Amino acid sequence: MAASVTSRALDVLGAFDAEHRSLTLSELARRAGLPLATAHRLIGELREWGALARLESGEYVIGRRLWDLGLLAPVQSGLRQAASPFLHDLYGATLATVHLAVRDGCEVLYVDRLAGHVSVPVVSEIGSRLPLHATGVGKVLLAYAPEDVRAEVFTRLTRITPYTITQPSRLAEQLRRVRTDGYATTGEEMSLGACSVAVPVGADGVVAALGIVVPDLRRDKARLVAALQVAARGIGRTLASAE
Amino acid sequence: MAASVTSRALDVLGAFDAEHRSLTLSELARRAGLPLATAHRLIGELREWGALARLESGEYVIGRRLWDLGLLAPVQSGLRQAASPFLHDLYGATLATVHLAVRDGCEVLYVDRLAGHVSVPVVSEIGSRLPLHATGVGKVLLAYAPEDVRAEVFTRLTRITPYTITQPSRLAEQLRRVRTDGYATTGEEMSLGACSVAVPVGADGVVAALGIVVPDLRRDKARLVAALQVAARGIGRTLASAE
DNA sequence: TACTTGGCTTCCGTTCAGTGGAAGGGGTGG
DNA sequence: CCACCCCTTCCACTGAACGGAAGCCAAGTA
Repeated sequence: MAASVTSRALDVLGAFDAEHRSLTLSELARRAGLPLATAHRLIGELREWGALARLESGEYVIGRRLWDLGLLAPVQSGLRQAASPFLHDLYGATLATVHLAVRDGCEVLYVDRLAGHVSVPVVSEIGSRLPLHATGVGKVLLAYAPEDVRAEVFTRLTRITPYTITQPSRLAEQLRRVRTDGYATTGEEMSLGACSVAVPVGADGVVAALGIVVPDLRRDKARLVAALQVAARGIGRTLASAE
Repeated sequence: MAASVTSRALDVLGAFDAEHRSLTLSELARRAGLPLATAHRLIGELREWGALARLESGEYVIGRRLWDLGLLAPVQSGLRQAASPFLHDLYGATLATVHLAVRDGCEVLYVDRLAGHVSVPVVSEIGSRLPLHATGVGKVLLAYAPEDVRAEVFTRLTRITPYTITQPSRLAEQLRRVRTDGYATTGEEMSLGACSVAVPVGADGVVAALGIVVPDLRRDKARLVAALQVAARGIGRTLASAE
């Protein structure tokens, strides 16, 4: 329980997440599990360095310096760089929200994202994590994931919308079809009004998934799948040649 | 001189920059100005939390968790969000590398960037800072910057390529033309083989600059400027309606 | 105007976590 | 085999971090 200064400072930073981008001193202290005075002092130091900033409202937010630092992280930077132009092509061809994601443990981690003008209700953002079983990219990644991951995911198929697949047998069947068909689809399983298609990406082995989100899939699924596969192949080729 | 633990830990993080994305223990210690043993222990804690990660090579890099955190920083997030679709449109129309930048003191800060397949030699990345006088977006931002910033910049017009403008009178003349014409251009002033066009962005007052980089400007400057202005107006309108 | 409430800031004596020199381990190359 | 460099671990000393308490300030209430 006795926490080191460093870990306490990090806990302060860890108090921020996608739902809590700005916090007051007392919220920060509470979320970090620190006495007010201690949090106050730590925040002061973090702020001085630029890790935190303070809004006019008095709330604290992540500072620009951490933004800078974060961009230096090699989080799939090779993949992102290789994929970038193809994501734009894909957006150009479909005008849909485009996602590039990898599997991080038992979750989908969105590493790049490209939103169009008219956006269907999409919950993902770059850096956000979502369950593997309820998203298009997630199903693709799950279909090619090691056995233990799949087993783990199957134990808790949490329901998100009325259409979320929570029955292990149904999901297993879908994953089988993903492997034979080469693409995965979802229909309002993550958020109502949003359907998705996704395909695997990789030179040898699946390293990522590429997906798009559209309001409706019935109309031109074939065209979308084709566009996705062209982009995925392009990314795969770029990745392979980069080595 | 006596540094707090927190500031030391932050100094370790601060040892990373665009030129040093991965560092060995001893490099880190040296750059952070810490004894090896101390750095070692701090790094251990940072690593445990996920702020740092270790490559197979033994070098340390910024960890995924800091990447997550950095994305939460409100660095022009309103602007980026509003601009995002228009950047894609612009890319679609021009197939050139697209930049969205703001002025940060006496430098250009690139807040978004979108690279195409064939990339001219472009040095900018998201998060990078470049001089105001040698880039297209920089000239736009400079043209609408307060007097004191302009004065400051004019005192050191460092030469980067043989074509960089280092003569204050010439730059002043160009900025005047930017204000009358509504766009700025550069020709290999930042890196050889790269020309750029940029226009101001903003509902009232210039809040950012939008630019593209192309290998050659002589051919269809007029078309590119038109495309830029359409996008810039779109962003401006989105920003205005968001308030 | 006086009182309460709630969040923020400062103070300071105690104490325990952080310190860093030194010694040990492991790989490379001469 | 030794020399060199880099990483890791140890541990006795000490000064930096701690946090309860008191003081502030602003907004709401009587």
